[in-house]
Amino acid sequence: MNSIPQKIKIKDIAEKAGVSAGTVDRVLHNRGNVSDETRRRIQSILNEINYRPNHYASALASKKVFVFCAVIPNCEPGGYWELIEKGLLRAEQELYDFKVVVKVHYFDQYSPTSFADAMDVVLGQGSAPDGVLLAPLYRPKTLIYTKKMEEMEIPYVFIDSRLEEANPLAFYGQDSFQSGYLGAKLLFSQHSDVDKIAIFSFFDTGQTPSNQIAIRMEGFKSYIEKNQQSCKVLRGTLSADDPEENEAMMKKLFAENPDIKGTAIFSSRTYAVAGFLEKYKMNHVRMIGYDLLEKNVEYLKNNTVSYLIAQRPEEQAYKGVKAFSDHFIFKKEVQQINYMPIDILTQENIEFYMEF
Amino acid sequence: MNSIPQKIKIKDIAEKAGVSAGTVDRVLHNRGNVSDETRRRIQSILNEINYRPNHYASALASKKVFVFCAVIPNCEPGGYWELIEKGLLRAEQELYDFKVVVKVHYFDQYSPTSFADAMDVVLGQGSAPDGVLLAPLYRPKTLIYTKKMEEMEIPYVFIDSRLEEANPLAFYGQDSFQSGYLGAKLLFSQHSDVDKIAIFSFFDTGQTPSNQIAIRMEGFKSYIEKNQQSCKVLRGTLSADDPEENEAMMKKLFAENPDIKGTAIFSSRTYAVAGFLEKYKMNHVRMIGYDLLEKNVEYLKNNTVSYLIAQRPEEQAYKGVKAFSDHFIFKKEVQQINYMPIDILTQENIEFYMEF
DNA sequence: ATAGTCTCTGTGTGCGCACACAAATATACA
DNA sequence: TGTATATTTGTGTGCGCACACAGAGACTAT
Repeated sequence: MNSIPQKIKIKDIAEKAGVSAGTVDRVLHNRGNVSDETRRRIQSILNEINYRPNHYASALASKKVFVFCAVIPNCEPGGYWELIEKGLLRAEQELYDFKVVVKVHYFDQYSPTSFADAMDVVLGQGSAPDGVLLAPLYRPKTLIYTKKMEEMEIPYVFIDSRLEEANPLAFYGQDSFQSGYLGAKLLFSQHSDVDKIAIFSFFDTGQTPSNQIAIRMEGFKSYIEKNQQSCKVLRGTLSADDPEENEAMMKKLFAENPDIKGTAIFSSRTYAVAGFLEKYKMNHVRMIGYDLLEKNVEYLKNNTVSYLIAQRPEEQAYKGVKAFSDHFIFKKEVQQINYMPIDILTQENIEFYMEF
Repeated sequence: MNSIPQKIKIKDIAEKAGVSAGTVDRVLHNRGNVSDETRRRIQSILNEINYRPNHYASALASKKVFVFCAVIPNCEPGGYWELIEKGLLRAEQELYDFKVVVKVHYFDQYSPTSFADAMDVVLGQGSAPDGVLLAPLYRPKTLIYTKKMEEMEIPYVFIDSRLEEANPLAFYGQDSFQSGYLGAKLLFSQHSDVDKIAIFSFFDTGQTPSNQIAIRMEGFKSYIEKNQQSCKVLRGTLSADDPEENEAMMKKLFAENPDIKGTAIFSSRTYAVAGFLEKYKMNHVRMIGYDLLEKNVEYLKNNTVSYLIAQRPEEQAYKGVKAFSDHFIFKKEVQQINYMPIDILTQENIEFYMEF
């Protein structure tokens, strides 16, 4: 009764094999210095019995300090990347006793060069990190560094979005196409006779659709082509640092097209457009936005935004770090592609997502 | 560089206080046998510095085996409670090295007596468990046992639903009222001119609304009263073990009311109604259902069900067990009321919830 | 004064493992 | 055969902690 299944220890294996614990330790960690014969003998015993090392004891005895670097855009307060950072810190806290350190390096979201600079710092320091977690915003630049990390044999984890060409230890993020597709469905879910909508983005049309937001837009358009061919889609481009210009642009757009009945923006800065709609009391325009930010939730609650689509950024980051610890410390298989649920948030359920 | 912040150990505290490690250990665990003076001295040092014990080393050294009992309805394959069980097992696995054992006891979902029997077994054995996790399906019976556990000083955790009158260590579940409310909103989200709907349930109308499903129904009705007063709501009662009778009942109901445009069922056995709609090709009836079961997902995918509302049962159970380990092993504060997110599932996002 | 009893405190061992080091054995070469 | 050198194996210590036990004082009763 109440007895725990008898744990097999290294010493047990040693006894079975007629060697000392030290030798078993050597084969377990591939430390070499073991004759072929004894290694085979120990291996066969290991295959036979179900030895499950006590990783806590292991961590306790080990002197190894793990350093994982995260390379992410600057976290403006209340913004998306702050949630990512929160997840990183939570993972670090949890792994504190395993001697895990997470170092966060920042770059300018709108400057590929600064991303490269950050990566150079991370990889170029005296001692290279044991793993790198990054958000591959820029395909070409990122590929340069993933290649470099593969040469250096440093595993890396993608969060947010992923690059087909790379081979990360793991990826945690949303299926951007599908989240865009769903956004369109929700936009049209109330009245399918919406015949003119506007969508907004923060980047130039000319840019290669290498990142999440561009792919979301593709998904969105794909839904419309399939189910709402007759609907006309207008596009507006927002500036990252000039709110007044943005307001003027939207004002003009909506004035020239009073028959716009719906709108969507695929970035976490949904509040930029929602704020405009609220200010000018455009209740007749139904809106879909992205990401669970305080500033967006406000507009969901007052019904400016009908639905928010969220992607659990904190969990992405947390799981990203955990992927490293699973790999290095707990010796678990890590699943490579991990799509996060595409959460649908409304006035009615938002409250219960706030602390998750 | 790469140095971990210096960890404070018991020995450090002992040195600071001018005593031995054993004495510090005594005050840390309230084991007594320490003079008031030294205890105060050590306490003040503890308050001053931020001592964070290494719980892994602690568990390694400790001989204590924790036994947590779970009392849940029988798990039929592919059913709701199987997901709960899955979460229990996952938690047990994860806590294996902390000498945690989770024992699952089952009762008949439709028999309060069998619930009482199970609880008697759990609490009446030679050695009482360290904690009990239960689903309080029956208010009166449950209250008898929560009182008993409080007398025995055995902490308990609620999952699924909760009782206001009890004082559990923690609760993990959905806000049933709100999930019902949201169900109604989604049912009417496409066309607000739906004027007749049918809702189904597995229990008698006479029963006190003590459990989740009844409260969901209240939330559902509340939405209608607020936003769809003109809509007529018909009710059908299903039998738990007579599918043919159910089919006949539904057949009659829909034949007599061909103008029914929507339907909902608040139990995880959504498939019981969805199967009927599919069989008789009643595509004109929009349906809302509950819970992420394989059998329900099928009907979501083929569009018989428009939305499924889910509540992460596996996570409820997992977190329920973790509440005990946080309390006993990691000495963390446990938040008492924990509402799970009310997930909205559609054809477009269901895929990404399947493995979560 | 001595033995007995309490209260309080220090010491030692082991949890399961990693890792440095010592020891034993095998191999080379003169 | 002996010595030097690899190769292989065993041993010991400590990670941070829990807990049993031994030991030191203080105090009482005889």
